Amino acid sequence: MNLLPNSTMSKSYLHTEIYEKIKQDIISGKLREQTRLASIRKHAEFLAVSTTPVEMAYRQLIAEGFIESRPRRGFFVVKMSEMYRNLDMAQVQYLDSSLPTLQAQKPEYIYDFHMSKIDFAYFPIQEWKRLLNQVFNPESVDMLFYGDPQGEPGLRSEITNYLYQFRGVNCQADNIVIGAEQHLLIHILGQILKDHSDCVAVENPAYPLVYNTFQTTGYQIYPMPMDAGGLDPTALKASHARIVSISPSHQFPVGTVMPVSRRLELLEWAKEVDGFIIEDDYGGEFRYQDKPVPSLQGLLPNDNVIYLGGFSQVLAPDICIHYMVLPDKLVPLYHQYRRKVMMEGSSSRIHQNTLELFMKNGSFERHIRRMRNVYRKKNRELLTAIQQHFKNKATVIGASAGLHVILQIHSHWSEEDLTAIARKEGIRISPATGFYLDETPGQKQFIVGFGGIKLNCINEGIGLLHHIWTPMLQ
Amino acid sequence: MNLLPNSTMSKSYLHTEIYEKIKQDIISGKLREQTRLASIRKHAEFLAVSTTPVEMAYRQLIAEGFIESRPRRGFFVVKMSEMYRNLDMAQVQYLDSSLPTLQAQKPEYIYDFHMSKIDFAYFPIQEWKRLLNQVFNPESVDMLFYGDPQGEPGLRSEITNYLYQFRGVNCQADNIVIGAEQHLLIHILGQILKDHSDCVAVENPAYPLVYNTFQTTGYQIYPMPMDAGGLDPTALKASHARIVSISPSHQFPVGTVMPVSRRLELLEWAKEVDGFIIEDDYGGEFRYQDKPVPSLQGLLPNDNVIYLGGFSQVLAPDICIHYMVLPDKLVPLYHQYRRKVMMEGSSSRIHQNTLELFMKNGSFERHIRRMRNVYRKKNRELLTAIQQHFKNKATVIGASAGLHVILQIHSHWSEEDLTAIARKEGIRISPATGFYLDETPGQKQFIVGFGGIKLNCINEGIGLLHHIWTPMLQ
DNA sequence: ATGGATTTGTCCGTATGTATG
DNA sequence: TCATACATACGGACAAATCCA
Repeated sequence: MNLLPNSTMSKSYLHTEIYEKIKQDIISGKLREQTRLASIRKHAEFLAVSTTPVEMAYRQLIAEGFIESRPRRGFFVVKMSEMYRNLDMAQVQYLDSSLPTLQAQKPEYIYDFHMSKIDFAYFPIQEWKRLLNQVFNPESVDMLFYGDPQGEPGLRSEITNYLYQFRGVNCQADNIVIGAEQHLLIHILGQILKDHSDCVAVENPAYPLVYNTFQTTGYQIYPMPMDAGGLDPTALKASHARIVSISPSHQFPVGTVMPVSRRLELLEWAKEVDGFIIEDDYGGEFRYQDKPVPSLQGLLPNDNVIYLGGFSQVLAPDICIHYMVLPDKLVPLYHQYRRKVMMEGSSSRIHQNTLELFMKNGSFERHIRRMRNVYRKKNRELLTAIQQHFKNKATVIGASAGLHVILQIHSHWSEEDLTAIARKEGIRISPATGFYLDETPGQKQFIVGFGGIKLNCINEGIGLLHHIWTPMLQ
Repeated sequence: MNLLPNSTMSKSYLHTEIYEKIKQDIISGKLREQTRLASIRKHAEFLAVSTTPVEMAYRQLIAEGFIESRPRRGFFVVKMSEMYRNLDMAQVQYLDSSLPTLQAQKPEYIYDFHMSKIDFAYFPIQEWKRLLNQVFNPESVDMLFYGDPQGEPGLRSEITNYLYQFRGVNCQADNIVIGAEQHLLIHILGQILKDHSDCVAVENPAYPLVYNTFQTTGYQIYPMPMDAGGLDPTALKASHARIVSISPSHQFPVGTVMPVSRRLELLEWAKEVDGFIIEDDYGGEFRYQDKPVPSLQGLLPNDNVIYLGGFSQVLAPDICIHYMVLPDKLVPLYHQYRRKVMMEGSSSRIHQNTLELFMKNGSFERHIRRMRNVYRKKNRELLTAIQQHFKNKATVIGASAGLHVILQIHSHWSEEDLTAIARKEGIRISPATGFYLDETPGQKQFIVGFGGIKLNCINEGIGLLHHIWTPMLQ
């Protein structure tokens, strides 16, 4: 990189270049943790530019959690352990769907701990619009026509890179299928796996999308018991199922992170029975404590994993872009089915191409890092608040990743009643037992999301919740 | 050269003059390399003109490699050594930007009679972008979140009005379900009709989307014979099916328009057997000869018709908005299924809301009327051309509506061969017999679309087609 | 130890290229 | 063509933190 003033740099911005350089130095280890960066003035003088771009670069690095500012003392590279501290975003998109429209029903919660809410305050809307305008102009009207039903090749290629770098997934662009809705993708999956098996083993509890879609497609569903490591392989082997659906990076709703040993065991199983593991990795980007666990898909050279991902949590639901990564042997089956039912693309090419640019120019990566920090703070605030108010009258489960935790209490009151009482005071939380396929746990469990609520409302909300629940706690 | 504002320069453009002046100064050495030019505003003020011509002049100089832009810092004269290299670069860049996006350019076909192509020359892209910007701004970030899974209420309401006014469909906004893909909607339909019947009667030939989707969902498919009025009700009654799928306004691919008497007969049948008619009305907007026939759905007060429509043909495929109109008694079943599989909205709210405004302010109606005229001209041109060239050696079927006709000829050659021969000469048409479910008709049939091809290419293309086919015609 | 000088993060006003309408 | 909005870049002001005689 050349930052001398008389160098030719007609394309990129100064602050972006400075940011990139420092980021690389941190990642590569050239800048060790706790190292103090050159001061803004010094750095600016060295580069012979003004202080502003340097300052902007530093701020971006702070937002993404690479460095921290100690006022009047300097900027310091943060500890690696902190850098990866992020809850992985839970894949929960559970909308309160018992109501006809989410829109119309606005009971206006004051403290909204809804689990699928995310924080749009930091969405780079200007950048997005800029790219959108770049993509969509009078010269590109042809983009209004049908595109590749599998998804725009350029975007699939970007997703490939991203998955490799961030989730350790190994695939080619041809393995990726893009769709506007998770249900649609699972439905396709159900169709192309029909000849392989007629039953699916699932985690219990679990998010109903996958198992209900398979069930309505004609599959039998086998609920599997779970332990601290996630789904129990022994039970799986005994079931004689050949397809299993899991969410190893942050199990819904419990938040279990499946250890690597168990992942390997499952991969071994899949190979033995020639089965398939459906790895639902929605939100695997967000972890708060340690480094993200590599995905099953990329753990071993393997042809038995179907990886599911999407941009709802990590960017915005409205762009309607989800994807699945099919092993090579399933790709022809997909095309066969796609042709048979005359499938068109379901995700708008305008959004797809905008997202491609967004990923290509680094904005996406920056956004993820920034959001990871934002959510980490909220996560910490929530845990502190629960500890402070509930003390030993509550247990928290699954707090190391995702955008929600499980709050577990003892009470004779039903989860529904407790939820209703909270709602009356303007607090939104959700009961968790609805996600169990059969028997429910002894304690009362609630899903407390922290993605959408403002940081400074968290403590207040939890305090109020504890206050109104006090008579009902044991 | 005089650049004073009062000077008379009737011929040349301002920006050209400014450009020439600076270019001369650079070439003559008056402006040394690395010199910073006056900023756009300063220069404009000095010349007492607006900033735009100065900006254009600077851009031209950049394109030709005389100067470079350092963002937010100024424009600088490039080094002479680089100037010649840049000249080449500029050339390349110019070529690049003159290409109308990478995607579309497939110069394979000179005369593209593809059936699903539509004419984007008249798409009101500026108006659309205006509305898009109105809809999508920093204040509306919340629109990036999940919306109503059934579709935005505002848009559903607009569609209701439109359907009533243009297609004679009677419904409420609550009856409309919006989805990103036809296959998805039919799939949902298949799921919620499961308890009603396990077989579907379909037209033969037909577009495979509906029947193959039903078939993979587990339904049996009954192909029904057709006559000049469309699907034969006698055969339908004999089949004991209770669900039938038809496209009465412009049957695919034959183009039959079902007369009102037959429609009434079918409605009668549906009532008797408590069955359902799936009315696929794609392309019903475009009729060229007489008034549009009212849809079955609105013909009689009836609770047995499911209406299918979308905006792919009439506006643009890429907005990914299709819809179905469910009778009241099916609406609860839809919600039940939607909740069970945790369905989210699949069409982008940004597009939905933009479309809503587009319909609300009358642009949509104007666009339809305009396109109807455009396609009518092309339709007439195509018929004239076929008559002129093929004379009595070809028959045309289904020419009164839609965006394609069936060209029917006698030949010993296969449809595939004839299609291939046409392709070699740069003509794209499609064989029609692939759409028959069993036996094929005696004559060779081809689908000739006229939506995408330029008006003045039609006669030429048909002439060429006739010319190359002459030896094979009987 | 101390007070002044220096360094530093932070904030702000202005200028500029770019995009939009 | 003009006017406007916006993010960036420049350079300076200020107070807190640090350093040094």
